[in-house]
Amino acid sequence: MSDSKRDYRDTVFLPATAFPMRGELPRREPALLERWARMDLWARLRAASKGREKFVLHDGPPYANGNIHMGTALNKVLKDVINRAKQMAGYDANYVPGWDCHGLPIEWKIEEQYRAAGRDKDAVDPVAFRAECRAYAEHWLGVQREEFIRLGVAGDWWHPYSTMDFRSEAIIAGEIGKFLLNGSLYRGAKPVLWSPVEKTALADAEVEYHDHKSTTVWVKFPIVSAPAPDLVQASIVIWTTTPWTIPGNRAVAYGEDIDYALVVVEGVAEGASACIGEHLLVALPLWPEVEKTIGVTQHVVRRVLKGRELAGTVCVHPLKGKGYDFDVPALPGDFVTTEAGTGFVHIAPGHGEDDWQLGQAHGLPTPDTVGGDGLFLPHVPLFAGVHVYKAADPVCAALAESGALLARGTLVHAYPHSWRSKAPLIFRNTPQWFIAMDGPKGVRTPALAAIEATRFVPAQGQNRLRAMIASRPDWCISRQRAWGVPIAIFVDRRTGEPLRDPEVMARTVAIFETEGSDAWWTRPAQDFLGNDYNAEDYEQIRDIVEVWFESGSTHAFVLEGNDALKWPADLYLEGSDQHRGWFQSSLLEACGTRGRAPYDAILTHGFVVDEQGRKMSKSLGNTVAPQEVIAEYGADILRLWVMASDYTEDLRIGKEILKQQAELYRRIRNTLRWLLGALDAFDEAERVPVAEMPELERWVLHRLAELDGRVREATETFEWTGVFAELHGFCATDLSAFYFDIRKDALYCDRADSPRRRACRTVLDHVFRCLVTWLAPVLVFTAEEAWLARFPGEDESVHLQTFPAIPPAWRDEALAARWARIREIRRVVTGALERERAEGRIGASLQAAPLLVMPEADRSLLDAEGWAEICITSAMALDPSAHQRLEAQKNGFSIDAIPGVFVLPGKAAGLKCERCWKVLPEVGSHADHPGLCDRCHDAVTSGVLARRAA
RNA sequence: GGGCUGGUAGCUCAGCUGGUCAGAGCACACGCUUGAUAAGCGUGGGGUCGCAGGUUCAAAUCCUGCCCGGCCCA
Repeated sequence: MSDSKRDYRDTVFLPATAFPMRGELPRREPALLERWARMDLWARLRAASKGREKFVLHDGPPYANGNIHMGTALNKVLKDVINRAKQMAGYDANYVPGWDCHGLPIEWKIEEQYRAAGRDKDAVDPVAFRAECRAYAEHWLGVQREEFIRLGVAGDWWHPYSTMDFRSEAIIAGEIGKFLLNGSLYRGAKPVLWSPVEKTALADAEVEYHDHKSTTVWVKFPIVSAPAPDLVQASIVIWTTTPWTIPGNRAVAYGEDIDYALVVVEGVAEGASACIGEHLLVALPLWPEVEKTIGVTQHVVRRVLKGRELAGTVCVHPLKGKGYDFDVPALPGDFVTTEAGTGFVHIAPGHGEDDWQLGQAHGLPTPDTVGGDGLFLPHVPLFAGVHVYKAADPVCAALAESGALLARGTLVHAYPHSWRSKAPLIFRNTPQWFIAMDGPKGVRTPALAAIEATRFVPAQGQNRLRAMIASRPDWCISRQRAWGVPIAIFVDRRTGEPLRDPEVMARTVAIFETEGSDAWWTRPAQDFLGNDYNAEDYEQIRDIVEVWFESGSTHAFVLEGNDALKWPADLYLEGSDQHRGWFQSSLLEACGTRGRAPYDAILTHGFVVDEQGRKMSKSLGNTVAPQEVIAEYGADILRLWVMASDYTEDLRIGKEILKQQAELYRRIRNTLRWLLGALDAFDEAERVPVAEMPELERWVLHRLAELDGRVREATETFEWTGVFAELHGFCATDLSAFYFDIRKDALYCDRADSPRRRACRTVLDHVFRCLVTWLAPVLVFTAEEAWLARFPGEDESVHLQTFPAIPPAWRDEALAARWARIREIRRVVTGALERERAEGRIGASLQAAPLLVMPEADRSLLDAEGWAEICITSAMALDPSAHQRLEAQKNGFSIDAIPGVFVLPGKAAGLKCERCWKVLPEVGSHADHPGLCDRCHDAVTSGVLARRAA
């Protein structure tokens, strides 16, 4: 008999699918991209969602310069997932991507090309220069577009916005006009961070901090009048790291609560500049350090006084008698500390933010001492024509000659540098255009109110933005460059007042709209001024607007008045650095012109760091490029990485992490593959009503209902952290290791018309539809591949689906609790089987038929057949005799954490059914099929066998 | 230096209104299966919850300081 065994393999319903186990994503993804382009999926999506409630995520424009990096990829993937989820949740989620095209970095690139070619940039016509910048931006816009598309990001890629579109330029100029007309734009002079190399003011975002070696000086300011007589013969000692600002000095600052020592010098080291008998004023806690530095060997502290006792004190400039013959008042400054230096800060109102504000508060002049090229201006005594970077020696020499220099040294410290030229920056007093934060038209108050009305995800972002807006100075929007939108206004030469005429503004905007802002350079001024003004009476402003103002205006030229979108946006979504950048500039721009934020909610994500949590940098060599990840693993893996991370914090990436994502992906892919195989040739007629399903099936439906709630909640709140982990856990733990494993027997071996098998297939159909649509926003390629494997067709796409509507009745908490307990008990059984296996008594679990002893309360959970089914054993014995119970409690297998459950091993009685491999007593009882059990005999002889049984 | 923020198994994350809270998945090891097979199932090892103090009967969970990292600012 054994040699004539029949092979029943072809009578079993084995999974059948063309969906391959291996993704080969780098090869397959491009084919799907082609398919979507061919069927114009984007247009179909827009058509399909016409009339639905709109969801608008307004794209923060990346800078059109260079290939995308991981941070850009992360940002776009997150946006895409959120948009797609909203779309599939039933919204009309139109996404119009954009680019930031003006600005210094591009201008700098073109200048580099000029330098390389030996051409002088200043000799080139600005319009020709701008044309080259435009072409450069155009190129990178195209490159990045392809890279974003390759990432699987869905959007209106062929109708994007850019800040250099003529219409954008026109509206940006018009937005500046709004500030001009409402009176909040003013021309002022204040110190701004200035690059003597690029000869321009820089925005905060254009500044990098690097170590810089500075000359430090300790300088005496002799007191000439003071409230206390003993101070008059003393000198205030200041310390500064920027000796070149001494010519700009107009005050010294003290801290009101700081203790200052009035010191009499009684002994000095050789070569020290301090003189025996002289009186110095230094912060008490800093004196020991200062004493050493300036070479004082013996001293007496005459007395200690609080800073506020210095009120009214007046010094002279240390270079008095050499052209610096003015009083230098001592003023209180809350920025003065005793952390370093002398406890006194020298104040040059033209060379620092604190300095300038203190000067404003006390009516000090703000001298212009340094030109745009970094040279002292001709009127500056002693130093005219000297470059500030080379001023340390002459300044020190002059101070020493005056006897004011107590010591000099060097200090390496973080110092602002230009992000392009890497050259150190200076604070320089320059005329600039500002938007007022305070005053009648100030933007601070409405901006703070708008922050309160905005939802922040995560919530901490609100504090951060609020603190920044509350403390920021007026917004300097002017730049002395060429590649940008001009601040298209005129200033009356006689009065110095800017011309505020809505008609001139409107004319300018109209011209820009048709010709671009090049017109500001190509057309005569009279064309903008019209007939009411004479161009000769007006100065045409040649500054351009800083790029943050441009991107801060995107809401005006992208959202406003656009029927396909809406104003304000539902969401702005950027990295957390944009609290200082786009979130802020957009807020200020919109609050100044429209009185509210251009967004209802802000989502911030963290930064991409390496596997050790360090920032990525080329010098560290720890960068991971999205292009590399796509080439090696595919875009879906990259997208998976984003969604498996907690993106509200920094995201780590590296070799090992990517490998892990690939593993997670594999599990999901195989789950889909098995589903497809199990659903092969699924027929609607197979469906079974929920009420007729076994509890196991209803438990799966309950899980679907739970997950559906999770996905929909994340769709609304944008809080996706953990959702993917749950979906993966569902695939791995609930489906693969539990439900699938148990139901393989029924699926493979039951008659096609068995209620159990039909119920299973009904549920698998739901699982497939849910899982594939839930995964579709993240695994855009794989979900599509799986969908098409089941529903092929030219017009088919998972991305045209919505999340399945889950009947509320699927939720059954009581049943879920019961099944949680069942799985707990099952763990005891699998543990017992493992011990049997280890000792060689069984291999497959179907060889076992253990005895299960449970607490009374658990006996109604399942019957013996049910327990055997879910434990995948051939049989299970319940209802033990008293003797057996005792034996189980004594020698049976148990788990401490699951008290009262004992499993006594036992081998299944009978022979192994050749078809279903269960070991059953009846095997051998059917003469026509002696190798089969009753169930398989029925299946084989019923005529409703697997389609494969020919 | 300041503001915001984080540091739980090799990795990704739960737990953090203080008391079965030391967990999950992945990786790893071992075993099983060979009808999801370059797959699947089971079992197991692994963490002084950044460090040090403090509050409390009790702290990963609250407070303070320190160390390390990130963003922004100086």
